[in-house]
Amino acid sequence: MDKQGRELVFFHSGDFLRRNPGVADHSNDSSSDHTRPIIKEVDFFSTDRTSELPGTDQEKKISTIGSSSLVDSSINTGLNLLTSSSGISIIANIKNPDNNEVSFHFNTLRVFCVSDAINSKDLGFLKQADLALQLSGLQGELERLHDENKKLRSLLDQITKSYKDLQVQLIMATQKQTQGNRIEQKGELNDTPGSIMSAQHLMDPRPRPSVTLDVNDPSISDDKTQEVLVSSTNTVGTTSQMLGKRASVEDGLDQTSQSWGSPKSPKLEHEKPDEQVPEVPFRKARVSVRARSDAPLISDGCQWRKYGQKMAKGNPCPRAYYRCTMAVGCPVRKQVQRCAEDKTILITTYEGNHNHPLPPAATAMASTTSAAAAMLLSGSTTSKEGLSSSSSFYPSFPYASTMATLSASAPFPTITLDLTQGPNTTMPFHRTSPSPTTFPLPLHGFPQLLGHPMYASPKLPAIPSVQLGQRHASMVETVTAAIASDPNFTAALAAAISTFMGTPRSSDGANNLNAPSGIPGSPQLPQSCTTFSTN
DNA sequence: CGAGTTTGACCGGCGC
DNA sequence: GCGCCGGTCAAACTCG
Repeated sequence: MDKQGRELVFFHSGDFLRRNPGVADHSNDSSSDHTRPIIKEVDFFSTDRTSELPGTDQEKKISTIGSSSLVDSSINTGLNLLTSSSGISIIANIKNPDNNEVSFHFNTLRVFCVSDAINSKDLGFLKQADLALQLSGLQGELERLHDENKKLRSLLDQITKSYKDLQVQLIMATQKQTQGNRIEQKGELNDTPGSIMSAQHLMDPRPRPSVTLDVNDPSISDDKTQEVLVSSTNTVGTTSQMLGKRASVEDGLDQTSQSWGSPKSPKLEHEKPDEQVPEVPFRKARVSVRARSDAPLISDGCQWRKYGQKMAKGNPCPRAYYRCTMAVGCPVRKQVQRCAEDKTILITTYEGNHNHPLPPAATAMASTTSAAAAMLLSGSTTSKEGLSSSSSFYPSFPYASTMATLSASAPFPTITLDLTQGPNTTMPFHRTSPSPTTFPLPLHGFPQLLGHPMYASPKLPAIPSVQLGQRHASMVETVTAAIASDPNFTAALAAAISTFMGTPRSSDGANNLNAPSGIPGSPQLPQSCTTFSTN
């Protein structure tokens, strides 16, 4: 029967009119069912009516309605369209219990009818009934979407809040770890407040009411801290920019005087050594990127203008000086020089902050370098020993045990991201951290990366902030595991790093340049592990 | 002609 | 004080 699904149509018009199609009813109302000698059904929305046969899977859905299998779904769509006993049934298949995917089937609007109810008099009602049914269906769907939207919004809020909490906890945990190591090594307790402040200023150069944060103190307002961190990610650019802004502030907002190698800067350092000491590494930190490349420049997404070239002592290759030209007055500069020992290695050293929005590629680079800078600065000391023993300095760094060395070569501490190492570590960030509590390099200073939609992990668990405040250690473990296990994050991170190696373009500086011969055109992370090597 | 590059001069820090 | 060195400036030059 129901061939072509058309014969059905109606019914008992009077009965239909007495009932509100939008009102839920029960299909398993046997008392009403048995009054219908013949039940037919029509699918008003289905495009394939030939499949609408009694006893099919959809018919079984009807039978399940009465058993509340859908009603008991963990996802409440706010849809209450189960109206079958009246002869109308709108089915919303809400949840697939196996994979938790939510699917909706609103095209299955069934109308049970009494077969002998149709006569010509009712044809006018038929159209109205059709429209009414569609309207009610649409209203129901609208309601459902609205409810779903609310749920998603709530979920988003929760995730956002959790993310903010994670930022705070991550940074503070890193700081605390760093401080602990430093104190153990050097016993320089005087160093602590300045360093903590450094980390905070790293995240947000603005003045803030809360000077210190204790990760173990749940009483600290998450909201405040979150606000700080969020605003930091909302500033134009990245951590490195904030670094530079911080420097600019301390230089009297004279960005042009912010010079990484300028002789003026060391003068400032010497003028007020007591006051400036905690800030010096901050302003002077450099990030050097070593990469194998035949091109004169590596791609970092920014536009650069060469303003000088010098022959550096001990290196037959000249050193070129570039400044960013993406915006007037941008103080960011970089040096480019080939390694004396291996001329295939290009050493690019960055310092300064961009005072303008960055393209994604530039952001990736800036994020990475700023992360390195943050790492350097968060662990910087005034002594060479403190910097050189980074394996103890960053005991959790996956590669620290082999190659973690920071350079404090005077007068500017420099961290080198060595992208030239190890052919067997093509995708180092896909490695599993040896310890569940370890932080791969990028996490030390990548809140902006984590905050970036590209890096947002859909699998990141939403962790209530209460738990965060109480047990940040377990949170760290959880988050680390989640992030480390998330292929989206690792892939995105690898992609960001891989932007270091672009394809060659002209010498306008904005450009993707030749990928190193070792990684021809590879979209992956450059043939390396990101390591720290002596500069 | 404007933007970018080249290159020698210049400056300041630092070591001897 | 002098010279070395790293970094910057700016005029000349090149290129599209």
